Amino acid sequence: MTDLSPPSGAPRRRVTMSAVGRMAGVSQVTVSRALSDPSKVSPDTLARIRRAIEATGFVPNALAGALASSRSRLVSALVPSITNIVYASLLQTFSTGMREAGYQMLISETGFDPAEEERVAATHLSRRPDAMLLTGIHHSTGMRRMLLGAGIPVVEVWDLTDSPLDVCVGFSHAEAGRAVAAFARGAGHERAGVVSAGDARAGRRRDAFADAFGGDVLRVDLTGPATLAGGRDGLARLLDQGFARGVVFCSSDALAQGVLVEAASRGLSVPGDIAVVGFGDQAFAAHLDPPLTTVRVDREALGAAAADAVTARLSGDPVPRAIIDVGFRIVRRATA
Amino acid sequence: MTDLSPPSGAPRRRVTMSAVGRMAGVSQVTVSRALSDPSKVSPDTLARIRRAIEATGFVPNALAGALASSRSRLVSALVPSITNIVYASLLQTFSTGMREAGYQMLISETGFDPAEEERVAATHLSRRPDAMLLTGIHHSTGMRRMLLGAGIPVVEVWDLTDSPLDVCVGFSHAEAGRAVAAFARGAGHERAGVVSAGDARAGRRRDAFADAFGGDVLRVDLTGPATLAGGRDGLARLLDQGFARGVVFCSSDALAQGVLVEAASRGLSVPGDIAVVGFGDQAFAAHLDPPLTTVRVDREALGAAAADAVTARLSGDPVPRAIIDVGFRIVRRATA
DNA sequence: CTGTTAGCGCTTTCAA
DNA sequence: TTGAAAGCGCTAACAG
Repeated sequence: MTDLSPPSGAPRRRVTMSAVGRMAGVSQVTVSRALSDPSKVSPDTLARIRRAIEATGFVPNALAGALASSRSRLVSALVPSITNIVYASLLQTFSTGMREAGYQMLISETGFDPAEEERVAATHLSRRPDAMLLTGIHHSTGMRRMLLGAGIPVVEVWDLTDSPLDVCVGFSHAEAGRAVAAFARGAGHERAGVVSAGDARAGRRRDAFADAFGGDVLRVDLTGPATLAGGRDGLARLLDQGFARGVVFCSSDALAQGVLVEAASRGLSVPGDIAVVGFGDQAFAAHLDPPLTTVRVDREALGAAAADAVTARLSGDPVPRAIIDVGFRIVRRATA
Repeated sequence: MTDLSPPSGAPRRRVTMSAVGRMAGVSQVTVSRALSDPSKVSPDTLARIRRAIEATGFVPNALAGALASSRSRLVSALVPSITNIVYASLLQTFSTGMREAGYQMLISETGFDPAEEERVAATHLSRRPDAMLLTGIHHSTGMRRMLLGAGIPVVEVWDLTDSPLDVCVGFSHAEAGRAVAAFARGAGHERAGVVSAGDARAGRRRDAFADAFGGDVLRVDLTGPATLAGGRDGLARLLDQGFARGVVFCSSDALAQGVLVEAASRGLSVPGDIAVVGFGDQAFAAHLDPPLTTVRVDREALGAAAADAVTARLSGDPVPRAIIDVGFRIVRRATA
């Protein structure tokens, strides 16, 4: 085992720009220039500096750089949960876009809790990120104040509002709920049930769905993350409540899959006895048996649009639109 | 829309410790002390400082703090993919542990590529993280050099080696493959197939399985991430190769689920015609129909153990063991 | 309990 | 094309 631990033996002196400069026979500033804009340094000097960097294994200190320039090249991202595929894939495309522009990501979870969001944001802001990505449009007032004080671009994603903090990229959850209701009515369903996880945006879809569908829509509200097990349980409870045939709108594909599994194990036919509509169009949805009808949101486009908006703000370009609606689409397959 | 964009109008001066001190009638250092160790400041002064902080909305500059103290309270984490539940849940528990110890996470993807890992590590190290988490045990020599130069604790997770860079938390993939082979033989299977995704560790499980199972084991190697669709395709290709009955070992539960779906849609009985063993014991595995037999790795324990090891190193405590085997367990359910 | 003095390792500005 | 000087906003000694 190679010992990498810190406080053992002589304090390993980190290589600085001055050391590199000394070795290359130039001053520290010249090294700095060689790194930030090689064209401002003579080819010969550049070569010597490069050699010195190679020889010493110099790694520039971005903390010092950020402090001096007051640009950290750091972007903060706050998501409810990193294990939820919805937010993970959003982070993936967003961070890919930001990395291409030379930014690194500081990532934290907020657990769907505005108070926690505020605490986490404070620690993130202390790192002086150049921009921040927030999930959702509901933030504590303390949070809004801090953001205002930070004076950095902020992008709110995964939802839409008329009054974003800065830029906002998402879609209307209420509209999505209504669209599913119209779709279900159009397919001739007279009865409906909803199984949803305990997440505010899912709740908005559920309410809009119930409202638009009319009649009495049975509801099962799950707590915690949306899982296959939750979906099985959800259908069971719907059935207990007297739900016999009709359409079940689930707040995620994982839940919908659970409904499918439970239906199969009870010998109920889909979509004959019960029809199912999911949400998210995850990779597996199209390959279930029967293939799942669901609501598709282009998460990749969403992350990319967020990255574009942020980089535009960062480079001072005017951002074309402050409110970007990426929309959604009902993908009709076989379960409804 | 509240304008948060940066270069508009007067340069919004950020509040500093000096400004807070001036307002509270003390020097800048006293403010620093009030923040880092309130007990070293008189109650009265503390109150005035707190008031000033509140009034100004002061957010300390951690970049300056880190530069001065050469401790960044930042931990770098490099994972192959953030959308893969395996790594996401690992990150979740690890970062929870680190946050409790006062550290923030710099997270990047390496895409299963050592060269990319090295590039990303270099940019991370420029932020002077206090520690680093790496996925896997295979790193480029450049990478090892950089790590050595950085002189920070490093934890390699999700695999095991006799010669870790520093600390290592994981389990033996080869042993897991052999264990599944023994299990399958014990269940009386004479023929076996393997469906695996293009990931080095999955490959090691596959090879060890094939080796230990003996006879000729049919293989389907998928490229890209492990998906349900890949599993369906995998079984189809196994069948095309003449596989008729026997056990199919999949490199992930998602793949196994695809095999299950494909089997059902072809009217093959499970485990009668084909038996299936997954890997990972994801949340849905127990709730599939039939419930999936799979290999369970305690990812939460893994992340927590990694966080414990790192915080121990960071606080100078001797780390009890440098190599921590969290093991695995075959969870026998109904598919095999 | 509080203040003074030195940096941390860079970028920026101004000169040469 | 290069360098000198002056910070960026904090922490770490050391005094008092």
